Amino acid sequence: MKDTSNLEFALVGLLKQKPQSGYDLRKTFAKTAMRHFSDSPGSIYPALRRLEARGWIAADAKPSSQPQDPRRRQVFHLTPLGESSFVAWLERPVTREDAIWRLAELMLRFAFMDGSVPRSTALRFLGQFEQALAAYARELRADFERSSSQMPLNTGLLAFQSGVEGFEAQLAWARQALARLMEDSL
Amino acid sequence: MKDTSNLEFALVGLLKQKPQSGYDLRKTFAKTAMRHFSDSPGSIYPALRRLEARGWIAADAKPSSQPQDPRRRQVFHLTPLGESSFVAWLERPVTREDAIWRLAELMLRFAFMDGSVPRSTALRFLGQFEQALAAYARELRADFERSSSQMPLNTGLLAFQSGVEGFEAQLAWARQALARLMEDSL
DNA sequence: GGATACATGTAAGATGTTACATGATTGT
DNA sequence: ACAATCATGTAACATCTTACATGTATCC
Repeated sequence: MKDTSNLEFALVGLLKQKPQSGYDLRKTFAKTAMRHFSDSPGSIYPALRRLEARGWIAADAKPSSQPQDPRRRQVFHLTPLGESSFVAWLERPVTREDAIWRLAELMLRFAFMDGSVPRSTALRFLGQFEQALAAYARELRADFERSSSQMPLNTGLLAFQSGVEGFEAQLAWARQALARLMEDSL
Repeated sequence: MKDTSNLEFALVGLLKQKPQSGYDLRKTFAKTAMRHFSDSPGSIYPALRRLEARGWIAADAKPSSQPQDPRRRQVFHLTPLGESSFVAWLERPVTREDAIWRLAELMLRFAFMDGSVPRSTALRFLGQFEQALAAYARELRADFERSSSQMPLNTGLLAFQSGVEGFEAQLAWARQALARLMEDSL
């Protein structure tokens, strides 16, 4: 079974929230907080066709009451297979490798959880994410401190520090998010 | 003139520090803080050949004293064109778009500055980077606070917050790095 | 009448991934 | 003798980018 790209999961997640056309999806990518996805037709339309071929999404049947939509707008919706695949993706355990190499995918998953899986899934996600990040950030920090003490200050070292602090910031976010979600669930 | 990928600049930067073979470069990617670059032969060797074709790097002439290196190890070094292209890349101004969309490339540039350009270039870089980040982080934060007040807490909002705080962490790093480098230059 | 937004697509090209392939050398 | 490491490469494949192409509808 071949992989699914972040773009494809983003499309599926948006279609789960509301059936819509490729053009609608492009506007979302162009104008909302999901700006980091490309809104180019050359990425969206082929991705939609791949998902359709895989049976995850399907074009709405056009109601015969409006027989000829001259703008040939195609509205897609999730199939049951698409729905279950999407939920399975949301529920995957968070691995150390995910936290290190696939941060963007993890945050996309988390963003789509409300409305598709119970809060307990989001809480579990944050718990596993926190664990993985804490362990990795500690290693990185130790590595950095060791390097720091062994050589004079230089831009390479500072760049390394930026990487370490990026993971630490993500960890701080995970802890705060966990606290806020737990308090919200009371 | 076509673009140069981060991987290609990383190879050039490493070759500037020391002439070495594709295998040496792969080991660096596999084992050091530059782990996020792929160490697969299918990316490194073609990239080296592209750089060679462009005239940025060249294979060392084999000294006839060791006529047949049975391991056909090929050591590459920078050409003058490669050197000047690399320095021009390091000296590019930092744009808002760079700070938003190409953080990884910016940090790669910064990491390679020591040894290739004067400290003043690194200081200028950090100043421009700080400006761009500060402006963007402020916009993002305002956007987030507005969204927060308009809807109940949910995972999408929290994911957005993580993005905002990532930029804020990068900004904090830039300010601290600037302070440390200036103090170091005294 | 002209510009802009709606709406979907194709074609060419580059990068990068995984898997496969080859063979020499070094260490045990 | 065998395994691991050294060293380089190719082939197939997938995704994504940019640019091009087409036509409708709406607004001024």
